[in-house]
Amino acid sequence: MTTQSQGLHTHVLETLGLEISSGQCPPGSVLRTDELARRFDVSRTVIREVVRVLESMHLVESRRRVGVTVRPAATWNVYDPQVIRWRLAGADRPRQLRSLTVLRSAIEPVAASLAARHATAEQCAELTERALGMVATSRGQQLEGYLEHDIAFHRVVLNASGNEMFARLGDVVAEVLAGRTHHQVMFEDPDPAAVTLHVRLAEAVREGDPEAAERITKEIAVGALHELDVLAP
Amino acid sequence: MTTQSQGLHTHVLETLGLEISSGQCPPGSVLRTDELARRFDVSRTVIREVVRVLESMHLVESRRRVGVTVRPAATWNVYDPQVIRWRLAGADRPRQLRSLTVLRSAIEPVAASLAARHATAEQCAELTERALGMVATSRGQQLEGYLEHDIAFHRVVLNASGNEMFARLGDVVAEVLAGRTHHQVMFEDPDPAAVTLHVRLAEAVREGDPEAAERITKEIAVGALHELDVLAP
DNA sequence: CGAGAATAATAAGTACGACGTTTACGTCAC
DNA sequence: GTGACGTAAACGTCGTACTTATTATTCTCG
Repeated sequence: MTTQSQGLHTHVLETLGLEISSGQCPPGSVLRTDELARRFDVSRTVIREVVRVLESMHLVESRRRVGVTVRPAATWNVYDPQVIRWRLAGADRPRQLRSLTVLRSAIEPVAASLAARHATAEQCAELTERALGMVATSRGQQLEGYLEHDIAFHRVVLNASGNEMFARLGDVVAEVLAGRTHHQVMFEDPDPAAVTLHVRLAEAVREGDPEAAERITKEIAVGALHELDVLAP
Repeated sequence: MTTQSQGLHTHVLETLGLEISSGQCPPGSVLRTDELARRFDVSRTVIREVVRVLESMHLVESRRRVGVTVRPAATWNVYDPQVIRWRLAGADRPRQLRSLTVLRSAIEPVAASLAARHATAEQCAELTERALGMVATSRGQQLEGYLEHDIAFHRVVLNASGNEMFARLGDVVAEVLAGRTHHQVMFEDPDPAAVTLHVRLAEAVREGDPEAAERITKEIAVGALHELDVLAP
């Protein structure tokens, strides 16, 4: 159902990554390469490549004579979009969603402020377009369309900041927004206040007002955090 | 000299990663696995494992019948500490250092504010200890000692924030600080004002004053940014 | 002469078996 | 009890053979 015909490697990686980051294999537990090879019915070659990738994400550690041991969660590369996706699909999605939203609340106001200074005319245009798209899809259960515009909107802001580290957080934000829409039961339409704030943010960026952009983005973040508090304990 | 007896895999990965992220292999250029195997005089197995890791960092893309192509820098996982290290060792270290410092200036004030709320007594104690350590090593060319305390200080703040995403930025901050000390010519002792601010930040956290902690951390960040402007064009 | 289909060539993907190397762990002597 | 020592278990590396997807070429037919 997930990723099948795309290669054995991908399939094994996805399965193992999910199992580990969901806590199914607790830290300290050991996996043996040829056990895994038997379990997935693939050669040890494939398993070794997967283990090397998991090792590069600091999810596991491979030592001679002992095996592949799962590392404690505190060492994981939680900025790796793949790890984020695995964790959002796992058990403690709420906690994860909260961490990521707090991260957003720190980054995006600064990014918006920078965007108000550096955004190109093209970026301003897309921003406005996306904000209007959000308005258009904010009523009548068009959640998927709304999500698409929302993701694109925040991606443009991050890109327009001109800071590469911010720009690369676009994927993270996309995962968060998608996770919120898909996993959290969203029976209702988006908060109208949030929609308005996005429109105003597009304006602030277009008019080159960093302070306003920062302030409005903070409000958006507060709204997102509040939404989490309401919907999740 | 670098990483040698730690395994062929590590050596090849380090070399290739550095070459790619330093722009030596421009985006779009293709590498062939058995060419690489000949070049490094290792088996194709080792090369394949390395390629899989580089692929997971989005540095390269491997396609059948075409080879391993280097991806554009915009897709790289720039939050991977290994990638950060490679890029800081490469040509555009100044640009990279600036991006990372801006990132810090967004994250750390919020983290400090949270730390002032959540820090344990133990964390407060270590914070104070590290601040005193910075004072003690701030004069007389004890740059290495100062660096150690500085890294530990910021790591404690990030950990004490209670947010896992912030906590995991400790490695990034460590790389930035180490890069600043080692690569940038630091003939002089650290800025006394910065040292004082660290002491005051430790106090603010201990006294549970989020606003002060946030404000002081912002000042530290401004100082770091200013330092970059002075030392690098 | 051109468009599309059959075919060949290429490089990665996978498998398997062998051997090397490190290292935890048990054994034995003292 | 403590130390040296040997052993076996696991990963690390290698070479080779085979499979598969994809591109490039060639061939055929209109």
